[in-house]
Amino acid sequence: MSKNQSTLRDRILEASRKVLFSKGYDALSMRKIGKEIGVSATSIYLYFKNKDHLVHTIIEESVEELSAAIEKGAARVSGTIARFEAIIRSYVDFALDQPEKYQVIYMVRPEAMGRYPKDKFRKARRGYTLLESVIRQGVDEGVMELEHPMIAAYSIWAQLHGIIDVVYNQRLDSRIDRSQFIEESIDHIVQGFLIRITTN
Amino acid sequence: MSKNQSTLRDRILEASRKVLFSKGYDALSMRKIGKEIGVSATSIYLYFKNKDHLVHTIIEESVEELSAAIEKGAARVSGTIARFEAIIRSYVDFALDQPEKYQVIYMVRPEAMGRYPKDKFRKARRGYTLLESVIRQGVDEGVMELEHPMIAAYSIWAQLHGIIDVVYNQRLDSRIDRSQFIEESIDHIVQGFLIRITTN
DNA sequence: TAGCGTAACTTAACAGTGTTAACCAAATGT
DNA sequence: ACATTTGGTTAACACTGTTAAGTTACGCTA
Repeated sequence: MSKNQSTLRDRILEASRKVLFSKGYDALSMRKIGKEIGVSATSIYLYFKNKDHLVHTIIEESVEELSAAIEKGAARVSGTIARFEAIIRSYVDFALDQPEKYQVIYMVRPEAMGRYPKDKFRKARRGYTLLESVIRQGVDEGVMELEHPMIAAYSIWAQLHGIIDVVYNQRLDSRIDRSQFIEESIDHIVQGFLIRITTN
Repeated sequence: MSKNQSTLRDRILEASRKVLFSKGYDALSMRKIGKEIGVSATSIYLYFKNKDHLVHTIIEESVEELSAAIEKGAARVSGTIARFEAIIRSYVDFALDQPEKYQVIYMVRPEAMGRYPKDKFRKARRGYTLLESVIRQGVDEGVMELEHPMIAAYSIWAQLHGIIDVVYNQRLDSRIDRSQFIEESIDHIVQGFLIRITTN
């Protein structure tokens, strides 16, 4: 009856992703996962320390994919500003194109997040540091004026996250067109970081 | 044995706030609330349809307080830009000064949020509309250039929320000073919405 | 004053949750 | 042929939200 040759650990992850992506965190139960793949709930504990660990593993996957998408997007263009914009675009596109994967990253509440091993954050930081270096370059070239590129990078991140979060958590006014909201928001964020010289 | 003259409904809310503010959403259990105030868990259902309803009630309280704080902050100054900044400041100050109250607003996950009655959102909108009207004024006066003040208002909101969220959910790099991050982020957001004319 | 109605609360139970301890069978190593 | 490890199992504990049914006490009316 075993589904195939793939290891049980993989089958657990696959089933968990499926539930997590479609029904959300609250619907993820050890017993349900077990039933889904034809195994007892407690078997999961042979491969994952607990539910937290299981979820963190999937978060990590998504963070990895997001980082990769950003790196790929940044590499496709040249020039500081173009790169700056490409990173932001890649972040947003990932969030929009693969809502499930994006959302698991921010799915877990702070309580459970406190238990998230800190070294795992390093991987997530790949995107930040890339953005940071581009900003640093922009400052050198004189197209941006910033004292702390690292803070700026995190700030952009946070602002983008806020935009996406509001959209996905259905806190947006019904009169507002979703994609228009996103486009204009990106515009504001980007413009806030570029030196605008109005010649008149 | 009754604690005092206050109605049971109020005592339930009081106990719920206490748990919600200190231990978070996951720690809020009907049985625990009951025990806390010396009453059976099922009595809560006499005053609240279910746990969602109970939590929504507390969210509403906090939203109301946030709105009030913003209105108060905006009324204290005059001049469009000063008002614009005051609103933003009030939002952030509320979030920082009363973390618990702020956090319950964004505590509930989208699933439970979908069940949140839409007309309750109206109250939350008071802050938005105030900000929107200030922006509209700024456009008229020529200190801002924006096509859609309503979208701009929601965008600012979302960006601020992102900043606060990142701080509270401990997703910030440990090398970054918290209040410096917040100050610089506010600065970026505000500047992104003001027309900057560099005269040189 | 007796009886009815209802308001305010309780207990018992259902169906689910994460997690641990103890157990078992089959494969592997010597 | 025997011991050990691997990969699973079942049973149980202590929780969770929620519902149905039962109980007690008070206020109104006849």
